[in-house]
Amino acid sequence: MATPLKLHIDRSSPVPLYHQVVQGIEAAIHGGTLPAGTRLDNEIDLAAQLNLSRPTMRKAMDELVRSGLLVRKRGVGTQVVSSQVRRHLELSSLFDDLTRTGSKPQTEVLSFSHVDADEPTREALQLGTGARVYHFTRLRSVDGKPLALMENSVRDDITDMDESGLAKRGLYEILRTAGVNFRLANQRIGAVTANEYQAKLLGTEVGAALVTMERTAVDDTGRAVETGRHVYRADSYSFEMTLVQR
Amino acid sequence: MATPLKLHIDRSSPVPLYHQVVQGIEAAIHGGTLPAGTRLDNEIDLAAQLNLSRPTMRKAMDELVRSGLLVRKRGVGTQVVSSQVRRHLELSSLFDDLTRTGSKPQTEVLSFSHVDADEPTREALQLGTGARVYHFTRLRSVDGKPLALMENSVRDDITDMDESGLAKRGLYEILRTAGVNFRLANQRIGAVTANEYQAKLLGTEVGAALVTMERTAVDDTGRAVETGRHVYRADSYSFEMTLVQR
DNA sequence: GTCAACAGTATGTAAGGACATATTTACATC
DNA sequence: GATGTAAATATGTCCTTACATACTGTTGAC
Repeated sequence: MATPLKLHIDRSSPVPLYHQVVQGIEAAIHGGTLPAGTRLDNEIDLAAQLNLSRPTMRKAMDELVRSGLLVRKRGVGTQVVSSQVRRHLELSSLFDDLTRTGSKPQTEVLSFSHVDADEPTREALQLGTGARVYHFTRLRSVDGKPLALMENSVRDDITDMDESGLAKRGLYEILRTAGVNFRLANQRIGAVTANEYQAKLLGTEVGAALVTMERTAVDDTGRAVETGRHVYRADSYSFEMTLVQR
Repeated sequence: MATPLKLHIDRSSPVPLYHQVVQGIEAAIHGGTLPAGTRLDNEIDLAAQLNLSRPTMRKAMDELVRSGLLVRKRGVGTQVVSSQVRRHLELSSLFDDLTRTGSKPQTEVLSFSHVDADEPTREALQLGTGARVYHFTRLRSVDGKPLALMENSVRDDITDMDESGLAKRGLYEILRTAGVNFRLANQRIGAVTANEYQAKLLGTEVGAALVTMERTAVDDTGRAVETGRHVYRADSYSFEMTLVQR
């Protein structure tokens, strides 16, 4: 059992009850009353504590789950994921796009190692000192044309990985097969100009525009599974998305 | 009244009923059975047609609204927005970010005109030949440092616009004040290298990396209100987002 | 001692009813 | 004829109830 979640619900307010709950829990998470990892009481108890029906409570939690603040697991319970998420958003999948559009992506593994995680990686994956990760770089091509240069680190307590598997299957496919259920990812998209190394591998010129993407993905248990930095040829790749206002 | 929406609901399927409805309507929209702009029957009738309860029907429509395929308006009805949206996603607001972080953005209006829309603009905003739009370019700076170069077109049947208003208030603020309720936007993020014009205005060098963003925004009535192309200095701007898996 | 069945727990799905509120349309009043 | 009000319509919110299903831990049989 966790804290009884002291929220004030004002039934005379024009603000819908479920939204009051959302705001209250959001505030509690951002304010530190509910630190990351906290287990909430079950829906029925929570509803009773606030004198709400379960559907109303559930609708509130639905929103919080969608916005990435909470994670639910059937038969288990609900947990606070992160207090970092600033805003509700979602986005399309990533390179799975390629296979969906019918193209046949090819992957060349440029390097592969099982090493002690360096400091930035440990921070991104929330690992302690001395933790080991798989670290590798890949070059992805479509129709023989190089498209993306990808550097990734994956925690090593999920599944064994090897070079040949990475060449045949996408990283996410491998991890999903290993039982990982991805729930959310933090991404940052920017731009750089190609250095000599990147230009050579991507078949373009030094100084050409590249799209960069850094990402850390979290699974349904709340642990950070994978972090990486990708660069794409700007002339053949861009991120397309549809944003929905709530 | 619209078409009675012939969907097959299999109550013995392990797929939840509401999700069967989502899939069915999604398919109908993508398949052209429900073209953009179609008015659906009201929730109660639809539920009755499929022998479902209203909450179940509503849950299905909730998802479709969230994914951007449908638009609901209280007291009015539900409408198909677009068949283009391929995937559920959302994202943070845009340059409002700046004011939220406490910075004081400044805007310089570089050009402003009320002109016949050119072909790409007409297509983006779904306007007929001869339609007129406001077209303008702005330079946004933070703490005196130029950050973004923005080119936009806005349909002219919403509100009168002028140069001085744009310098003082954000575009979205102006449009919202004019009664526009934004519902969704299509965005594409990429990269280019700065040309001479861009370099000069953004205070950087020719060949520097820039982040590009093209966007078309749609309001709750389903009409495309605004379209634009922005470029940002890559060394001081990137798009950060949290993706949530459903 | 190992493994399988079972009970407990928490979320997932679904139904049905009731009332609130925003929008539009039609009507009645001034 | 203009204006304000009321009815009709459709979505928004909320409650009660019921059963399904996934996961965990414990108990019991072999």
